[in-house]
Amino acid sequence: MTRVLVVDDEPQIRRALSTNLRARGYEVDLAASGEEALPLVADRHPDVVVLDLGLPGMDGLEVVQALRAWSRVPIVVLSVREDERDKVAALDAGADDYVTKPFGMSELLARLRAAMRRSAPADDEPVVDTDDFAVDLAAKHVVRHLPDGDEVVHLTPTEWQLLELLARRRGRLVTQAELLQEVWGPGNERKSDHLRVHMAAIRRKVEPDPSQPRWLLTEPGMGYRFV
Amino acid sequence: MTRVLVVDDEPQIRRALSTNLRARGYEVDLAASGEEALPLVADRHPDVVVLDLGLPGMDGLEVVQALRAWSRVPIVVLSVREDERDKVAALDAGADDYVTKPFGMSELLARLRAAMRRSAPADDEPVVDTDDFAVDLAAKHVVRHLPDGDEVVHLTPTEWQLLELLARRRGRLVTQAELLQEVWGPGNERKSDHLRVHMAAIRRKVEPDPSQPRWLLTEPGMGYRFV
DNA sequence: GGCTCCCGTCAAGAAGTCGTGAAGAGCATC
DNA sequence: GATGCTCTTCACGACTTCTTGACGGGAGCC
Repeated sequence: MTRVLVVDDEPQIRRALSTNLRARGYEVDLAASGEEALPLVADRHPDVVVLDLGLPGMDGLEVVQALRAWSRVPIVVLSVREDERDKVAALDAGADDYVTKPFGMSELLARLRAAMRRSAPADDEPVVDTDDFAVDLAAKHVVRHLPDGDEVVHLTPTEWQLLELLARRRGRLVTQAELLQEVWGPGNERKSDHLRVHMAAIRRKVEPDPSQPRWLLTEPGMGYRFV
Repeated sequence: MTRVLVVDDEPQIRRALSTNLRARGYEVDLAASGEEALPLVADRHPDVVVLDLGLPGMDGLEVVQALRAWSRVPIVVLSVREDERDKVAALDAGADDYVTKPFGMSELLARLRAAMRRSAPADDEPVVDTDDFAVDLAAKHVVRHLPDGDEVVHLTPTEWQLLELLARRRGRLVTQAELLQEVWGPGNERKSDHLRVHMAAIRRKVEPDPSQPRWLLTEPGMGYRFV
């Protein structure tokens, strides 16, 4: 769930933004001042902050500076001020975008998406771990768990493609036709000889007892399954 | 040196932007169309792209899409179009900001700074150290640890780009296609000859025994890995 | 038992990839 | 125009990977 913190002193703007954002599936926190907003960022860890520049008490610009002292959360500034100096000051203080009121809701939403997309953590890092070995899909390598510590296993391109496919769909049966088509391209769905040879090679490298596979199971007549 | 690529079909806008940016110490490349711009991004690796939406031939939106297919360079879109749908389309295609003409130069510059600041690595470790050499990603140089003290190693631009990519993703396998695309631009994913030659050059300069690489490993058929 | 089908194993040759040296082109500088 | 640096391109041997065919075991069926 994506969380948005809206900071604005005008209740009707808060209400309008909150309604629109919730309707699009965002979770919304509201603050009426900078003093309210700062602890909310710390507690709720929003994915993006929408910040009105004209706040009573602590000014919007000060809020940006206070946030940037310790947080990298994307900040989209709203303001009625057209003056370029305000825009430059807010952006240079660390704001990510500056939208002038009145603004269209669809534009604001697009700018929020853009701000969040940029800050999105590069990649999730899926590692499929078993008692005997671990498949690191990001690093594209396999480590084998041995009594005397881990050991990196070298896989050939074909072996890796097969293991990756099975690991990504672990628990599910992957048919021979699917594997052949993914690895050897369309038109090779009949060459199950290849599959047997390469699956055997993978098992030799990662299974504790290759002749009695524990993780890479054969489903006769159908395909293979990684459990 | 910060490099900016300006893409606009109107010569006077190109001139105005170029003058202003150069006066502020940026290095500026110019393109009058999307077709000109794409290879320039591949060759020159700008830190940010300023892109006019109303281009003859290839439309600005198509340029955004084409760039985002392989590059994460920040894109600031310029446009006379006020229509919200244009803004939403450009931002959702992967643009980082959308500035409507006419615009103030100081605002544009602030938005460029904001776009570049966000894309800055902000990375954890700017120096990757091994027993035999250290790669300083911030200073962009390599020092080799020798028995009689350290020695600065001179790398050519291509060599540095390759080593930097591998160092930033150390431990992970980087495929040939990724390396070729990052360094030589899209469309060069098949020219693995280059890769072999330049990797050999890097190894000659940083590996203790280039014929038996200890840090820059080859994964046959897949790519390279910095461990 | 005999037969068929599917699978795992093995080995040898084919096919592809990598590292290396060297030659030449392109380009900036002097 | 000469020089030095860099990148590209090519050819070769060494090496890795893939393909292919043969063989044998086990399950199911007649």
